[in-house]
Amino acid sequence: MQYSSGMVGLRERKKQRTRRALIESALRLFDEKGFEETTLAEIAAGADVSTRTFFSYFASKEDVVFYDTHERMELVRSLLVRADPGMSPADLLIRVVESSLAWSSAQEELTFEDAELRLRLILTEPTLQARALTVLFDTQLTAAQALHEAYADELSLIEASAAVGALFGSVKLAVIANLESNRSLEQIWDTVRRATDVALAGLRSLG
Amino acid sequence: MQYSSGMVGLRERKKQRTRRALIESALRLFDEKGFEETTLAEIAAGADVSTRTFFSYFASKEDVVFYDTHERMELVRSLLVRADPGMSPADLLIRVVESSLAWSSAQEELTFEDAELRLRLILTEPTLQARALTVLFDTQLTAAQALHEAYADELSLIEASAAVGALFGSVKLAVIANLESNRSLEQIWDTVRRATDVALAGLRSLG
DNA sequence: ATTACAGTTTTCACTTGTTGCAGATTTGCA
DNA sequence: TGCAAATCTGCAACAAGTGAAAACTGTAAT
Repeated sequence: MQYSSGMVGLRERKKQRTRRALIESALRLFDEKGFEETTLAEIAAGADVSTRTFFSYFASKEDVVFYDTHERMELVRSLLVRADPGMSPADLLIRVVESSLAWSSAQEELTFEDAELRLRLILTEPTLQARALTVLFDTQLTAAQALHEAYADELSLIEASAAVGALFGSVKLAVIANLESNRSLEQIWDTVRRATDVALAGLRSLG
Repeated sequence: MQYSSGMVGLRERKKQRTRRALIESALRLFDEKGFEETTLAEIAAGADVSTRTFFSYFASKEDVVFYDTHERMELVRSLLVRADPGMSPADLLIRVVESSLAWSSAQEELTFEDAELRLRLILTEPTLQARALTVLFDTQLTAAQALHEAYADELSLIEASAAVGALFGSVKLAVIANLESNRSLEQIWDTVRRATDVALAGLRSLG
């Protein structure tokens, strides 16, 4: 019958292994030869499955790079939805950014979990960049909605969107600027924290 | 030889006519049957050219929807680059938004220039939405850079990005929210103006 | 163990976007 | 009119993605 949460049959383990193999194969190839230059046949071959099988794990070639998007977004949403009512909106958003960074650092499931490389890939390949912007956009909408609901008395939806927009806008730029000047992830996170402070100055003044 | 600006030979006129025909054919079909469901062969047929020729006018199927992107971006850049030094950053950004709206309303070149329909198409079709976000992102980068340069003494690049992010973030949301509730373009523009005010409150308080 | 069933993978065929190339066609101009 | 450059077309080829049927493999019940 159905397993409720800890499906640990051979079947399930095999599926996870294949998924991982596909991700690692894809990322390794993208890194070596670039996204456009890598073919689905090659990715599949590297994971020892048929080309067709790739599509029962990922809906498209880009999707494989964003394998953890869903969890990331859930994290953001959950932090915003059950916000401590005592905390100011600005402080809450800061906590969201920090939790998000902490979560990234904590992910080590994959051999290939080199966050910096993935980031560089996304910033480099137009197709991946477009996909990242879509993900970010959805996150932004979710966050603005949640923030507005958490502080319905103080923040209109438009105001919440402005705050979130400021935050994401400055963080995006901080990441890009830093990556271009070849800094380590740690240095980048520092800049992101400063960008956050600046971005939220406006929100604080609304109080 | 080279014509400097007013190329009005038969050749050039014919090219413009074909370009227009392609845009109209594409938008009409996208509207009728959806973006994915429309084939390049159909678009080309509707404009009386071969499928191959489509690609000497547009680099991809999506591109045809964003035929005026370049001019739009030039408008934004030019407004920011030669800013009146007496104007505050917030007022300058407001002017940018208003000029942009005015420009949109003034475009009537195409039979099919139904701005609302194009907007709805972009918001509806994932592929087009992704493309739009890319365009918007580039504009945001350009604007932040230009704003920072125009007010180098007062605004760091991060601060400029935050301001632009707030502006774009709230405007995006205003557009979406309004379009979903089926309002006219005029009503949407009103909301955008209010969103602009809210978004820039933070920037004003920085002064 | 055997077997029937459901979930997975593979194979195959097909559509569509996109590109390179070579051979027409058309246009601008002397 | 006639040549050179710009355009357009048809064709072949490749990669992403999809649908459907056949082959394979855990799972669980007898």
